[in-house]
Amino acid sequence: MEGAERLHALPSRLLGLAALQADRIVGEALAGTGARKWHYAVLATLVDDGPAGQARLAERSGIYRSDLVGVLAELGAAGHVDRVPDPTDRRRNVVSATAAGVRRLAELDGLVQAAQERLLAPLDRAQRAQLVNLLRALTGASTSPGERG
Amino acid sequence: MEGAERLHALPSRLLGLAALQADRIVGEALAGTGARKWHYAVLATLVDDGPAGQARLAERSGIYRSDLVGVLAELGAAGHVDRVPDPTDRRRNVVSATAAGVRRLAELDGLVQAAQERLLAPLDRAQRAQLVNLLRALTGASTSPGERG
DNA sequence: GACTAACGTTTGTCACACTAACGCTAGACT
DNA sequence: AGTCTAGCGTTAGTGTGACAAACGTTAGTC
Repeated sequence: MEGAERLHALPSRLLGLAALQADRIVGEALAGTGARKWHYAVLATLVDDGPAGQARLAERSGIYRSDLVGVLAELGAAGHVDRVPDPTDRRRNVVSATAAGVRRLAELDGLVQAAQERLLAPLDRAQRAQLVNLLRALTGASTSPGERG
Repeated sequence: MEGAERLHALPSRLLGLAALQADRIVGEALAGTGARKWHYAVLATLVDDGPAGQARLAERSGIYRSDLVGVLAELGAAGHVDRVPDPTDRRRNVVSATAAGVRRLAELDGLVQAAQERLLAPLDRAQRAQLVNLLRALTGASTSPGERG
């Protein structure tokens, strides 16, 4: 076989390929909506975990605070989130999903779930569960909530 | 649990996290050498598969032809590869690893292998084999040599 | 009042992914 | 021999994400 046998033996390389493929598939699924993966991730975090200050939201969703600013600007402009100063601590803005944001999330979630199906099409059900378990063990994602993505 | 349960359930997200972690670990392992992952990948491809034109090398290693130009410039400047025009087809340069390049690859390979150990530390031997098999099935990496990474 | 730290924002750099276009070269076809 | 299509390598970009440092404002502690 060519194409550098040793590269195909590297778990880091295989993970990179798989993640790139995943990004492509999810990116294509979202492309028609104007949303990108961090829009989805931030909105999902707000809807699942409730309103939070930006630092907390960044921590929970895994985005850098500096990158969150732009994502919130776009979600806010679209009416999907609200930001209001915390009356008890004026350093902080409290971010929450709007009703329109919750509906938007439902839409994006459908697309993202369909993308997971396409991504995982080569695997059967048992293999899919195995993959998820191994990735969780590898990243500690089930034991360290708020891990960055 | 917080940190968006639904994000932790997404295979694409888990793959992204795992790949990011892999990139970090490999990047750190290579950082002291001045090499980056594409330097390693291109050099490994040349040493494993032999000399090739740039288009072929790009295909085998998975890098875009336009990005290969810069990587070869750096590898060439360091004396790790040679590029000569193909006497039989003047459209093409033939790229090969130099003796210094082969030594360099051995050095980088040691670091990259050690990085795989650190990456996979949370998994036992059987789980590591399982992960590799699942990733190969997912990406078709064992059946489509030259897949991009 | 001084000090340390949190919050959000700004400003950046870097690496990677990816595409289009161009000039030169090669091969096929008429 | 001329025309056409395509390959090769390069240039010139854009976009996204990852990541860090610094700053002004605010808060709590001493």
